[in-house]
Amino acid sequence: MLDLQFIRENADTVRNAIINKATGSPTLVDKVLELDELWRKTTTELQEVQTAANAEAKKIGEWMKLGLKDQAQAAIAESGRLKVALKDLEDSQRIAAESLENTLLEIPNVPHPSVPLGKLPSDNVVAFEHGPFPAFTFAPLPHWELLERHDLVDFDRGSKVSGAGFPFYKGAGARFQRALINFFLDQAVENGYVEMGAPLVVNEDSARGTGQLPDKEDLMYEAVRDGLYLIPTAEVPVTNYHRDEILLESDLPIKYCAYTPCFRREAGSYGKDVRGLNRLHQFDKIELVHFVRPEDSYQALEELRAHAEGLLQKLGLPYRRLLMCTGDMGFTQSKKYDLEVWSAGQERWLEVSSISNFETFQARRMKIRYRSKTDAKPQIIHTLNGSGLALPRIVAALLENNQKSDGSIAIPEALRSYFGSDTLISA
RNA sequence: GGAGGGGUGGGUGAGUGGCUGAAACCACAGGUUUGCUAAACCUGCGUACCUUUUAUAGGGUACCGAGGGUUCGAAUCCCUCCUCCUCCGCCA
Repeated sequence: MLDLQFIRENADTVRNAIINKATGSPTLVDKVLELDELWRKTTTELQEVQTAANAEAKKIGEWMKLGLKDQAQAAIAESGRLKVALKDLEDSQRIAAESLENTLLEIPNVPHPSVPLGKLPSDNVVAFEHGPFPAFTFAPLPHWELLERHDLVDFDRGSKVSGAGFPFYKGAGARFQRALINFFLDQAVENGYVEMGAPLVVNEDSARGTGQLPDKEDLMYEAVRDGLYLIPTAEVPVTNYHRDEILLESDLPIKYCAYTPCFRREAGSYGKDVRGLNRLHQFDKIELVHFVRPEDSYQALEELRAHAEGLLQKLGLPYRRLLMCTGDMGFTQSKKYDLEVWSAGQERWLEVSSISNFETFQARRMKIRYRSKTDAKPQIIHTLNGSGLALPRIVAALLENNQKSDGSIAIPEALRSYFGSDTLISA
């Protein structure tokens, strides 16, 4: 959510943001300005009547005490009239406030000036590529064939038990996941993150806080009876951890890491994109979250990116970094990088991390502020997050890139102590 | 799931219908004093919003877990919900 005053003073900037992000109509800005004016007018009127009513009530109290019954009775009658007016004004004000709020929620974050303009994925800028790319003397297999050969993941029984996109990891496959989780968490802690174990379901306020609601409810599984949502990422519970809080400047930056399963409905996908581990309804991810002072957030974005890239480098995975264009970056972000690993068996890039600065967009919804020495009032903080990393596609890339002609799969140096072996073989 | 008791400002904690946006203490910030540290004393210190011929300023409104109600007037009374604690039940 953007600051109302910012929209008042920078209406064109916001209109451009809507156009560039291709998320709605720029007339939303005019709607906000109109509703804002209405709301302020109504608020002022309401407060004037409240002032009168308060004064009246106070007089009544004093007269009663002095025994001036007649005067008190007259004032009570006057109070009754004010009360009726008050009721109407309260209703108008509430309606105006709700419309304003709902319209504000439809306005996307403003992209940072360094974000390239564009509408399509092809407009994203490949900012960096990191090898080495694996060389093969044979045709490398896609990971789903390797998984089947070594009996590491059971998709069919997952489908039977839960549905497509809910695989069982089995034997060495399950252990491999666990090794990755521990490796990622340990790296994050080494980089100064505090490890969190987070709830896997959140309430509606939390889903709204990070921007899943409104509009993206179709992405989340919902426990309707209890009004809870299964988390699509640990970002949701971990960022909401500080919702409605005023933090101390001396506590910043705050950095958390959390491993959680993630649940995504992702309706409407099919074909090669969802083959094997490429896209699942449930997957494991380690998420990194920062709470920082506004002046530090772009430095924090680069730090976060470096932490995620460091993991890929330690795993020896070839990857590239994309700077997402305005049209492909999402509603809530002001700047976003994607990291994609090269998948030799499929000969394609797979997104394994998304690293974003939200500036105040999430924090304003969540009312996360901090008290600084220089400002009299609490300031809205900046939030950022990034995957470090999402597991399934990492598993896919590791299997495909490290497969040998004899069908075995080499485990990267960095993972060996976690996995307990240098080769991944049949369970 | 059953019974009972709580939720007040950064913290502890007073406050059972008007004198309470809220005592007191702690913490924090500024100042005075003392040779440093410490202590003592003084002052300040919630948030959001509206508004004022734009202000490190004034005026106003709302907020004492959330929402509704009673009343001229609610932190205070009533209802619903959330949450915490104690006991019982169930349970990994």
